[in-house]
Amino acid sequence: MRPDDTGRGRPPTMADIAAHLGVSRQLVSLVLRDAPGASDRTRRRVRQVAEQLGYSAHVGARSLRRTRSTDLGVVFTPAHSTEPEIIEHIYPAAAAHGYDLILSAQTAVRATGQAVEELLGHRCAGLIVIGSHLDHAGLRALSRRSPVPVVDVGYGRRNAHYDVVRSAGDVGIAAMVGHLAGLGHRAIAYVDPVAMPAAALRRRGYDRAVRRLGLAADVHAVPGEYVKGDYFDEAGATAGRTLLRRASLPTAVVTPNDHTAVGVLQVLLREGVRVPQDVSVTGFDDAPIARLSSVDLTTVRQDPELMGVAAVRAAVRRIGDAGLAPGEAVVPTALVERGSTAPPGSRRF
Amino acid sequence: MRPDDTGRGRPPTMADIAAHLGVSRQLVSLVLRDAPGASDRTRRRVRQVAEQLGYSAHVGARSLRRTRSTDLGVVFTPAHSTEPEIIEHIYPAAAAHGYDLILSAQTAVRATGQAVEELLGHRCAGLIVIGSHLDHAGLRALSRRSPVPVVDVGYGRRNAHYDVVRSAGDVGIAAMVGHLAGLGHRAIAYVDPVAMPAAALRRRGYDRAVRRLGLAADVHAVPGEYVKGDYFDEAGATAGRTLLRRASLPTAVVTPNDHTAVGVLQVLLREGVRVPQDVSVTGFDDAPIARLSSVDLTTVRQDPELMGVAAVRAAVRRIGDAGLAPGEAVVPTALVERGSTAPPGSRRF
DNA sequence: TTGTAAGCGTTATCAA
DNA sequence: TTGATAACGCTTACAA
Repeated sequence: MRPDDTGRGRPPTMADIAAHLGVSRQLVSLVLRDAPGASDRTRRRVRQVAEQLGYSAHVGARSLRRTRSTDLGVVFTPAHSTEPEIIEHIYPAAAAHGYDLILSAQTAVRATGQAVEELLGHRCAGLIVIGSHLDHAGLRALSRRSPVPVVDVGYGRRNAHYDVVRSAGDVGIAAMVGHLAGLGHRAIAYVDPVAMPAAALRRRGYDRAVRRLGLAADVHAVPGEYVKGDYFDEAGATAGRTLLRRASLPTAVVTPNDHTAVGVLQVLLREGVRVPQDVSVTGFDDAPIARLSSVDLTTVRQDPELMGVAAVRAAVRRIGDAGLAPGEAVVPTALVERGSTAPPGSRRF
Repeated sequence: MRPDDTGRGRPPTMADIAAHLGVSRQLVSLVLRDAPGASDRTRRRVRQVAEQLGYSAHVGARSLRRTRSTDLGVVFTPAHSTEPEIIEHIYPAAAAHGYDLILSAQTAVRATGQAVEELLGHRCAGLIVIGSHLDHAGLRALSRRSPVPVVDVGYGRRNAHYDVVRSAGDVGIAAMVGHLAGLGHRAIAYVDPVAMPAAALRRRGYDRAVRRLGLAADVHAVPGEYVKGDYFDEAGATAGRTLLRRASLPTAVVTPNDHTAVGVLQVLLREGVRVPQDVSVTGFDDAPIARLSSVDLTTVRQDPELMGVAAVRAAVRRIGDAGLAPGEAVVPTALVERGSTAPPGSRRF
């Protein structure tokens, strides 16, 4: 026996459990994967010894031998605020279909392709790519290269190569404009950080709502570079300053992004404009910052749970039948009313 | 041939590559893991065919056969703002030591233990647990159960069971108080969300600095529940309202958390107090929110890169020699001066 | 420089 | 209900 016997020695295997009980390895395997063909007494004894020895299945060996993989690969960007929330909710969704998750991060120095490559090494049954840095051509190439179905969670459109899951950004923004109109607002400005991937869709929602309600469109398009989200609140701040230079303020400002809304909010607050008493401000995403009681932003919630569920469902569907054409899942959004909106000219004490 | 031959059929193996070239599997293996013992010509040909066939190594098979694992398991909480940043930087740190990463998330419905269990199934060589929900007893139990070294990244103290990586919160806060004193501040209040895991350490830094500088301590201890970070900005808002009720405001407010600082900030701004002209406010973490140009918070940066590097270093060290005692790495912090601090009574432009 | 043989821990197939 | 045998794709040790 070694002196440094601090739990070193190789981990217990099914063979060890079998030896302890004087049964065959195969029987142990049956029991541990809940397959039929073992007596209740045997099951109990096997489980007990497994527990006692601290048995942990070797996933490598399992994936080597198994016919069909039970792993879903997930690519995500840790730095983004909404993606980690999808990750949280994707675990139970996958478990409900009998799948485990293998996570792989894409970062500034680690491309989507690299993350995918690693996941394919694990021989997952399907790939869920959240907030990819790739455009459609890139995703198409990735899907071609991948031997398993690919699901893109983000801003893509229905196509023949990979599944798409996105939220109904246009409908969400339109609902927000409707909400403000319902409060009595008529002068509703819109801040458009045009560099944002989802911007076009959301802008369309504003345009549509404004037309339907017979309001005058008042769009502040702010160009910029889409680099790691550092820019959106800057866009809001810029638009806010532009608004402040005008003779009169709108009574409401709609933005397609919580950070943009916070940019507007802070600029207004610093100039003594009260929110929501003087101006209502709205965001999109329901990012953590929107929930800060001090920010308390009325926003549109992209339900991360529904996104996760839809992504898993799409993957599982095509894993089950590779012949199916990729689909498109549009996840409904929900209006979250908080303290940054009120009827125009209202003074909440 | 099947009609649905859309890249289905099993992925290519080393045997396929070998067959294509008329060499042995083992030679292919040599080449693909950069081991000595193959001619340059062979290497080129093997690599070319591998590329052409779209070969991807089966990590399960590899981990099954290999003597020593080259994987590091990482547990993290997606919902936290700082942890994903560590994840970003831990990839290159691990790669520098020749390790791959396997990520596993802990969430509200997925305990630390479950995440760890999954990682052990992958037979990683070491475990890095970031922001664990467990207390010391829990981590000790986890370390005992784990056959591989465990590194806790968070707020733990040096102990005999697992490595600890934490940032120098006390020094960071003391430096911040020193910075404010250097600007001329004498009335420096401190907001203490006592439910925060790292609170005690940071509070100690404030106490020490105040004593050394001969200032009067002005601590606002805000109790609360530590549930998923939803509370810290509330603590700031509460403390801010308390301050506003007093006859006179301090000229600076130090907090041990960016969200707490934002809570203070928003309450002050809404009451017409200018930051930093009337009151300076500081945070801790350099969370994304602190960098928003509209928040522009002077804060203490917990370097996520250094944390990641220290964690990997600790793991690799004990993987190399299991007999070594676990250590403690205290990562230095850096003061990040932004727009929320200025000399007292200053009016910027 | 290349090939041979064995085996990692599991699951699948078949026979008892 | 249980057991024997083979095989998954790879690495290791050793022989040619």
